[in-house]
Amino acid sequence: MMSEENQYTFENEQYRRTYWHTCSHVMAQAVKRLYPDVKLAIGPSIDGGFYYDFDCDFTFTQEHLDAIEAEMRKICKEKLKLERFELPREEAIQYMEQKGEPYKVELIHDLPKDAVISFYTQGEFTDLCAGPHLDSTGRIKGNAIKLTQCCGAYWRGDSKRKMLQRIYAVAFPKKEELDEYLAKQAEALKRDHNKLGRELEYFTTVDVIGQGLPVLLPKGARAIQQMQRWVEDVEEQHGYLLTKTPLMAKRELYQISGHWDHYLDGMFVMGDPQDETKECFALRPMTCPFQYQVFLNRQRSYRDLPMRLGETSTLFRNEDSGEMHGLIRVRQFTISEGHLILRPDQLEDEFKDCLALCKLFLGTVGLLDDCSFRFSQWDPNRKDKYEGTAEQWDHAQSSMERILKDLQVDYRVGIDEAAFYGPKLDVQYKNVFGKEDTLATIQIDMLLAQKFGMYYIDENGEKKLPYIIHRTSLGCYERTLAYLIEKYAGALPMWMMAEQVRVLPITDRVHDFAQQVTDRLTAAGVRVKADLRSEKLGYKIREAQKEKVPYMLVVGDKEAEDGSVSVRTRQGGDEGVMSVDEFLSRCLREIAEKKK
RNA sequence: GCUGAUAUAGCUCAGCCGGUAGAGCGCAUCCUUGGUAAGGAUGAGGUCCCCAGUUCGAAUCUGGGUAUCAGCUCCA
Repeated sequence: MMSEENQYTFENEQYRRTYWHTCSHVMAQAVKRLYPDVKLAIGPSIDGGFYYDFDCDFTFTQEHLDAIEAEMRKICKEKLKLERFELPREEAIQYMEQKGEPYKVELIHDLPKDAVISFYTQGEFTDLCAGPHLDSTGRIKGNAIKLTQCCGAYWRGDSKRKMLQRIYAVAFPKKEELDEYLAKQAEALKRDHNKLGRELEYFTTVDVIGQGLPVLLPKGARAIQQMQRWVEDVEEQHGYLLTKTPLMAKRELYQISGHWDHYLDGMFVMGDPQDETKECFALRPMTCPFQYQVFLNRQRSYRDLPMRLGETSTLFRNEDSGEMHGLIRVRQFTISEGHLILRPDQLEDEFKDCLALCKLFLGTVGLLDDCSFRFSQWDPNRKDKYEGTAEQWDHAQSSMERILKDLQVDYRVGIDEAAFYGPKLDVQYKNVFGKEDTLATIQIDMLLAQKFGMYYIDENGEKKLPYIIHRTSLGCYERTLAYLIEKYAGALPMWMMAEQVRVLPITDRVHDFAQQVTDRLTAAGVRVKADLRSEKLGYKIREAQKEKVPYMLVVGDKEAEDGSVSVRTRQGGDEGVMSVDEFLSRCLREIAEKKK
């Protein structure tokens, strides 16, 4: 409940949205003043600001944007009143036709027959708009508006239609708030894994290898290996059976699963997919049809269920060339894959454990708090995209909805986000640019068992179709690593670091001692290196610090004499002198806790 | 895939009006043995993304590719 007095503050989302929406009208007005031939499309508020889409025969450059921003400030100073009026449908269409705004005409055409068609006027400018709006452009702080970027966007989000130019912007009630926002934004971008991950040598890409095929460098490979081992071990404790299945298969397998019909464009195919007379292989875009063969290996009893299959699984997806992004969107990646084959009565308990595992993993690495949940459903109007009948979908979705309610999962619904075989609970995460991707997923599938002839014999000796849960727990390792790099600004939790400790001898008189310390820690399972270069201590510390090495052990004559080390952490703290044993036990404790 | 921007040393970048390249960092060698975020000297390193075209002459101008980045679309 909002109290009366804070209803008109920026903290109130509705007010903020209204503020930004009015800003978008001011932007459109400024553009029309400067470039009258530009056609207007739409201009809503969004999570972090607002945008407006324009159609024009020239490209907006920085100079254009500066001019538009200046004109917007002028419009705010003019304190133009915003006035609403309505028109009947035909008049509304005529009005926008007269103004030469074809996109607005189309929008009105597509409104429901009984819709109220409203307009807002400010000064010489009028826009089709449902509102609401501020009462005057004078309420907007002109010097706290910033046009942030300009890029292409399809008219009505349809890739078959014209690409317009979208100008994104932010605005605040105070200049200081804008400055603060821009500073924060700049700070966030320093964490961009695609930059930082390369600088810190977690990964690289090579033109001749190809787009979306990152090379994991030793640091990145080690971090992922540590996560994989841990996930495999914990999943074993949760009753998962480890499998290792082939990375490719013949066309026939994908024809059974439905991938050939629904996903051929996304697969790397070897051979001519149309030529049925020749063998044709494809790299696997998902693990399901492979892992099902484990279940199918012999006849199964209800006593075998639930059968939980887990695999560290590498997948290949032929993404379009513009889709690749660092480690977040790639063409080859490895996920903590799992398929659970269940009796219907086991669905809820197993779903619950899948979610618990997922939360355990994401919580431990520190990403869970920033995750959100999306209940991804099918779109009944796009039946060609999905397998199965409406009844089957209703059944699967209502089962999932009931489970999510029981588990009190705070989710939002995503229509037309389902897999072709069933609904999903997607665990979503936003990167430093605010772009959201799926980190982990739990899916209910009541269709594929039948396609593969996966039956079990129930207690009455009858053949029954199982339900299947498709799930990941930590999700895609490359993507998780990317988010970890951004979350920790490269300073990953110690247990994943390729180099956990670096020994820094002050003079080469103590090289032997430094080597002894290194050997001692190595023997105890710590990943440690000695920096034996003839550089000054300050220089060695600076480098270790930049590389985010968790612990630096400074050793000089004093330490060599009494077998101690002077401990420094990457947080910049001097932890004082302690014996090698004392440091070692502290170190091992921290690694075992798997916590930063 | 679409729109736009960008592409110069290992990295970050400079290079005006067309006259075939420069800095800082890093790297190598030597000097320095220094106590908690940069010691000094010297040196090596470039097919200026690729292919055409204009020109006496192209890193620079034009056209066509390719790759990277942002956004859009897509993401089983």
